[in-house]
Amino acid sequence: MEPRLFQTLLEQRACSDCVLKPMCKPAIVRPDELERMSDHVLPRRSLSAGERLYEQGQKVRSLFVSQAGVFKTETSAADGRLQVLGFHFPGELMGLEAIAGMRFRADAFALEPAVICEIPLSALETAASRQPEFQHHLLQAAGSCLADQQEHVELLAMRQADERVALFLVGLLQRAEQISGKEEASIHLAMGRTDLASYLCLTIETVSRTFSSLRDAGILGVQGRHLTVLDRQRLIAMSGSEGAKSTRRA
Amino acid sequence: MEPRLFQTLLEQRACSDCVLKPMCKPAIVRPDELERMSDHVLPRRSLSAGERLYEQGQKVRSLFVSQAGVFKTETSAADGRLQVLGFHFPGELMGLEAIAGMRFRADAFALEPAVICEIPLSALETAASRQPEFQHHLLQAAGSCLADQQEHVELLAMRQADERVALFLVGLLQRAEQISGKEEASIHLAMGRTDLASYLCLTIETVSRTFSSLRDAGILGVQGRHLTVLDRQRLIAMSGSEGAKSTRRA
DNA sequence: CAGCCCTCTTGACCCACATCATTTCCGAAG
DNA sequence: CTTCGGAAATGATGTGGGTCAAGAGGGCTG
Repeated sequence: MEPRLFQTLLEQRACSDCVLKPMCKPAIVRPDELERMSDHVLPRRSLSAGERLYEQGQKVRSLFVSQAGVFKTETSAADGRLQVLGFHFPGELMGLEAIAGMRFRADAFALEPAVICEIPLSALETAASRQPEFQHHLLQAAGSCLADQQEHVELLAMRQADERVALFLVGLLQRAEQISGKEEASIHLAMGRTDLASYLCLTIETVSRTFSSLRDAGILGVQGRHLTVLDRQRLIAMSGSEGAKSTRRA
Repeated sequence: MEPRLFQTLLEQRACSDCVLKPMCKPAIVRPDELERMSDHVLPRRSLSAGERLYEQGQKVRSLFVSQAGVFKTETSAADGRLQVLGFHFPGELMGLEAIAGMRFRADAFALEPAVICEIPLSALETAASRQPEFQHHLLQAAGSCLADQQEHVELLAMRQADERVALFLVGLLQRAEQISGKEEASIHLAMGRTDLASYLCLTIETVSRTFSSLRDAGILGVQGRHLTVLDRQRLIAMSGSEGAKSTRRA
């Protein structure tokens, strides 16, 4: 991330100024409610790459929305095995899965220099009861988290390693295009091979080999974390997904 | 399920009568709000085993809570592969993952004769804005769905087949004990081996062999869908879970 | 620039589980 | 009771990807 943009984000104060407002789901509220809410939102915090946002087992007081920078959430099992549960892009709500037990179920780490918006639970519930529209969007946000998780399960259920990798890349591509609005050909991976492998339930060797075979097949350009999509159609075909969200039963 | 209890459930009219009220999360509201709500809840519907509750792609108008009977949700991929995403026990909210796109992302089937409570989205949102406490519980329910999904991902991430099976069984056992309040030794599987295998991302042969090896090890009694836990400790140990929700980092 | 460390890649081998093929079990229907 | 059909169990065989073991880059620091 360029330092200029980074600095810009740090200087923001109110939700109404937020560059991400259009896609920051909790922020879709009436302008006046927005201003009132920004009083409750704690000052934005910036994190450096690798820094921890919250810890597994810690009591939940706030939810978080990334303003800049990708995060990962990761559980550590009893035997010490780590498992990456998800990646969280700017504008996405983090921590909702914790509110049932009031404790975070995973650690959250910034994968790159990041800016985070902290929303106290109390502020969230107050705003939701004052403002039905906000409540609606909050519920939508919850639903969309749930849908993401389901997609992850579907991804894991796809048997072949290359299908999983392809599906993941197509997902990244679509997210990037949704933001930029135009067709993208390059992907920057915010996460290393280790996190990627854990997320896909593969080993780093398998991920690496899959990238290599995609490169050899002329589908993907691979330079470390920078990928170039050379044959979009074949990548989508490999992923086994219906390409876009088009063909669905009515 | 015994016919007597089944009939009892069918005869209920209002949410305030509901035997499952204590654990039916959307129903935890003030008594007066409860009565008002039961006017909006559509008449309970009974389904026979195998009947479909809703269909993938169908527009969402209501969410559902099972009053009796276990359900499964299942997606069919483009190539026809089926994938069981979850099992839903009485008292659990179904359909929340659909509200982001306003279309169901999976089919839902009753696995046994069932009674379902249908809650129109409009009623849900009205009740939530009138009643902050209800809104809170709705959010809790969403969080708990999310937590369940995360647990499923963690289960799939466990490498060995026997760990997955053991973890699944421990989960069933704990759910059963949570309801009955006492320690249980027998498990009745509402689902067949095929659905179980799909849910665990294994083949039915592997599931079957795992059951057999658990039986041979003296850990489990297996008579079709009726299981008996003979060595609780070893089953928990195999599952790799921390046993109960005990040892967690503060 | 060298030296170091860390991430990524590539290769050789092997095992857990998928796959294919029967056989057994059990409940429903006659 | 016998017959039938679908579900489950068991056995034999194959393979995708895990595991172990070296390299190969590439970005730091001194």
